[in-house]
Amino acid sequence: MTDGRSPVMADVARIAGVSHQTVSRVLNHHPNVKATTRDRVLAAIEELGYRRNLSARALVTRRTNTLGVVAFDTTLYGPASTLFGLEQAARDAGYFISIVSLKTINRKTVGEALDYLAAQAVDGLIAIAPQVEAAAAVSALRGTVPVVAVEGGEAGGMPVVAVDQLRGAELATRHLLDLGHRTVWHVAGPVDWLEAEGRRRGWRNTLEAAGVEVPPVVEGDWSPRSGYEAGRRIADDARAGRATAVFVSNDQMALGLLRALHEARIRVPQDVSIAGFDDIPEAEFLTPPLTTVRQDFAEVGRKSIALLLDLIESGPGPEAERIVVPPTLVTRASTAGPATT
Amino acid sequence: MTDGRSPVMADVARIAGVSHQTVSRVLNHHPNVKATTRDRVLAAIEELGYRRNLSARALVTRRTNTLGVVAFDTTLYGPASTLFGLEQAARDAGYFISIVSLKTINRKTVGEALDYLAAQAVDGLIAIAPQVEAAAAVSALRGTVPVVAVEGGEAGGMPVVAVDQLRGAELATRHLLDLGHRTVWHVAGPVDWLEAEGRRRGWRNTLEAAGVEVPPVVEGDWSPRSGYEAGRRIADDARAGRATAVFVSNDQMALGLLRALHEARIRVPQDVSIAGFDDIPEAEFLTPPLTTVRQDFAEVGRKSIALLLDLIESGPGPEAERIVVPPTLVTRASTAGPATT
DNA sequence: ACTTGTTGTGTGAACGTTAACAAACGGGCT
DNA sequence: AGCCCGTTTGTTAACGTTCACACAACAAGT
Repeated sequence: MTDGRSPVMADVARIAGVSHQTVSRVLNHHPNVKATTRDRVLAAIEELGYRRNLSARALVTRRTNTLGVVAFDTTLYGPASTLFGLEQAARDAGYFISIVSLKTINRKTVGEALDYLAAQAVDGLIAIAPQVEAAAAVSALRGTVPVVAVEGGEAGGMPVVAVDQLRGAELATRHLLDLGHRTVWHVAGPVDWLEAEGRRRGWRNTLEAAGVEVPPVVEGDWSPRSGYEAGRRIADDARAGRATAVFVSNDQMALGLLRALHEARIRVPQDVSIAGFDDIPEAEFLTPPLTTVRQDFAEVGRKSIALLLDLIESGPGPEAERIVVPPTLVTRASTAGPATT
Repeated sequence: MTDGRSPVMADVARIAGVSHQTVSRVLNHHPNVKATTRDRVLAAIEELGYRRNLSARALVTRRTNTLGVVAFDTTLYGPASTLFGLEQAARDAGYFISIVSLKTINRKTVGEALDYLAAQAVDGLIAIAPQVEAAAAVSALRGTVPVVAVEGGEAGGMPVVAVDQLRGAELATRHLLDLGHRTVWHVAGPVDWLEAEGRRRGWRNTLEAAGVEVPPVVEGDWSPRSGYEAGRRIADDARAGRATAVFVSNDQMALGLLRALHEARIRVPQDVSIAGFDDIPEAEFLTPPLTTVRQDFAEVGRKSIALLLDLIESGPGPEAERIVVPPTLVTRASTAGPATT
């Protein structure tokens, strides 16, 4: 600071009266350093305000202490929360994180993202790869560097940490059936999203297990607008009493659907019950408050980092691990028993 | 790949029949390289799949090509969008980004975050520092490394890129007055947030300029819940006809407020008009669709990165720059003229 | 007294790049 | 021819760590 350059190990060594190697040992918590020496070194470090140069370190250790994250549309509540959880967990573990968030997912953009992270020589990679396509693209990279997929389905036998989408969908659907509804309709997410697919399967399985009719699926794209459009499509069936309960694949679409039903003068939950997925902060304050499935994104973040670090330390296990985080059902006013006609 | 290590410059040089320095020159687009030589080098790079080692490069250039970002609660729509914009802009400019997102902001956590980024020797720093406290903490670091604040108020004379909060608040308040409301109430964000303060000032200024009465401010914490509570507090005044228009400092609180008014059987916009701030994707599909102020977060991201890179390249200008991005009013069904009694 | 092992420390040599300088080459001038 | 100057290339030395090894000091066993 005072003199031109920032201090280096040799400066610390000189002040502490030891060799640079001893300083290195102190910094790396090597056991064989005498306590008094260690103290002198630490004092010198303190005095100079010394910080070790990570580039030099990375050069020789071939480890950058950086993890790469490929994410998609991080303004959505789910991905944003996952990212937040990942960042916290990585920092706690002493790793840096480098993020690429993509606007659109296809082989080209994912390929570029991986290139970008490869250029940084990340020690490991987390792919928030909720789309079939993306998961495949990431899977192709495996071998070069350890990869963990978040919400990644079973694509390509990668290690995966994911919320149990099937279970979540089952919770919501079961809940609606238990309230007495003859069947449950479904507004799904985009076909190429793994989470959408999981929720759709969980919903269908539950209906089939209960031996009830499976209504046609209405498909959306996660946006409130698409939920709104789905609502207009479902309105007629609701008025005719064919649709009395709807499980919507995320809360944003559920919000749009609520709007459409309101416009159609269909009451929730008296005429139609609605359940969503995600438990966004707004869910509790919609009209009516939304029954939904809550995901523990922070836990997903922690588990992902833990798994990735394990992969980095000890190499890949014999079997690609699949860690599942259980979701919980949050019951609110948007679901009730069907009207007794 | 095939042999143990990944290729280095010397390998490329050998294949191309030149010295490693020439390879370096090609990589750095040095002008004085013969075209044929350049082609041979590029071919060798291609053949080996060579990537340059950024740690080694950073070691000698003292530049990491990494920008640090300190953010706060990146699951909120605003910060998440800003982050997204920053990331895109940085990548386009050939920089990496390292993020720290904090759960709570105070001198300690911000200090730790800055330490963390300093350890990485970032070339520059972007602080999404929407709180007075945070802005101060970041400001203290200036001098070591170029810093740009996003939404940072005028704190400490730092260069700032921000949406014009005053103007946004003025647009919303003006709009409500123009509709014929006698005055406009306000649900504000937390006092220590600069954006909240800006919107509050813009609101107050507009009322005072119009020479109308300034109602008491109701304070929230950005959450839907606090908006809901604010709504319950305002309900009485609304019923009594004292409050016919409310400007809410963000859309999430507006959502909660809508819920509270609905419960109190107060109609929007017939009895009370509501305007929000942010234009979250949900705003259009609330009941009723929300009039709000839209911020161009992508633009803020681009401008911030541009300013920071400028600072890095050419050093600080004589004056701390302040770049302002204009917001726009989006008119929807939640605002209308007052009931004609 | 002599080995043997353990603990603490120092000495060089990497790691892979860029910076600084030097040198070879050629063309255009006196 | 001899000289100068710009272009192109090569050589050597950093950059600041960690790693591999050597070595000293000392304790404990034969």
